[in-house]
Amino acid sequence: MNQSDQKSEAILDAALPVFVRHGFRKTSMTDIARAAGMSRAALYLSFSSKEELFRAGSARAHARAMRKVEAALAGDGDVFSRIEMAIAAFQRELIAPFAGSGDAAELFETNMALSRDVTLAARAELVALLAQALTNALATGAITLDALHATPVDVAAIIIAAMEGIKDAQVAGHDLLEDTRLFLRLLRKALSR
Amino acid sequence: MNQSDQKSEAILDAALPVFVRHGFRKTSMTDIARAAGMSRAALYLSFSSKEELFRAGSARAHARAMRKVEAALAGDGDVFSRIEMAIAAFQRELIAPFAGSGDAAELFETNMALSRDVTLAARAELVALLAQALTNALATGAITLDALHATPVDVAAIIIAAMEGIKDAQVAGHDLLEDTRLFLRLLRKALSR
DNA sequence: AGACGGTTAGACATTGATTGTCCATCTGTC
DNA sequence: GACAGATGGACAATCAATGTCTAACCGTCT
Repeated sequence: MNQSDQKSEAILDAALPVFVRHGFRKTSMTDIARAAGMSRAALYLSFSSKEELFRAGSARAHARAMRKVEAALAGDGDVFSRIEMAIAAFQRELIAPFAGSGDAAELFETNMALSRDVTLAARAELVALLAQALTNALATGAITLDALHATPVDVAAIIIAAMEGIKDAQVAGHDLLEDTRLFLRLLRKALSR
Repeated sequence: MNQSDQKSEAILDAALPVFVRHGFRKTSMTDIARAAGMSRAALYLSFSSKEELFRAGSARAHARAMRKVEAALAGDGDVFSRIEMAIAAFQRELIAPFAGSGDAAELFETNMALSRDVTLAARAELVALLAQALTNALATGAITLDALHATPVDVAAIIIAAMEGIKDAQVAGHDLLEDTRLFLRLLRKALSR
């Protein structure tokens, strides 16, 4: 990692809590520069706009999240617990940091407006990874999809769709972890032979 | 309390957490109107400016605080515990609500800029009330000021000054309650015969 | 029904803040 | 001394917020 990347990382580290505190719109480049301990001019040396800075932060968070997800799926335990770990990792990296923010909804919205590509790509990769794990489990007979008339990809897509719905409900006051665990119990039951 | 006052009260109740969350500058009348569940136009029917709204909130908080302070000083216990209760009440009403805000310093600053009169009047009244309590305690022989060469008013003023300093330190990361209690132990020791 | 007070969304000019750019200047390193 | 990077300040352009106003709306009263 070169010096310029290190600086960018430090800026993103400093910017995250500011965005969490005030949301995207109410966060100014002056705020971020102050939090990063540099001048506004120096900030523009690393990121040419507030939008680009946000996109970089989103991209980094998604990349991190996917690394954690891959590690979780490569871990120990049965399919279900590995999927649970993977989803927990995904949420920990991409949702939990904003859970406490009064502007969580605005931030997710901004993310979809500015980083739609990265976000959708990560979601697609997550589906693919879960589908792969399910396919493996199917091959070893650990699960069955007979009663569901569905492919592993279908099931993986449903899991992610449910996660999205639970995320949105959380913005409206629901408990992310609790709802997630309930859904995974449901999943375990549905896929058991 | 007439209908218009009730509305104003509701607005101030709604506005407080918004100010706490975003500070004075980053809070817009639109934010407050939304929090109060009304249109911006209706908000201006009750308060003719953001500054006036803030002043009204400050005035209400100070009035409330002084009522609690008077009640505390009229309560049971020795002078010290009554003073402790009074100061605790003052802090609970006027400082604690902002303790969690990242913009606490800006809010206190804004308060001094917009509501200096009310703030100083409340502080002066607090000094007078404490001085009165000390004078009574002096008359009953519960405390002595001989070694201090000071009047009750002097001592009351020092107490308030210390409270102010402790408040500012709290903004810088200190613990308000802990520091306050330490100071009051110190006071008890210094005034005992 | 009509008059009424209170509310609303929206438009509006004005002011103020933010953005992104630029430059002269400074600082530490080679 | 040359160099790269950082700084504060200035800048025009854009955007947001303030405070004001109006036409329309709604429930209440008569």
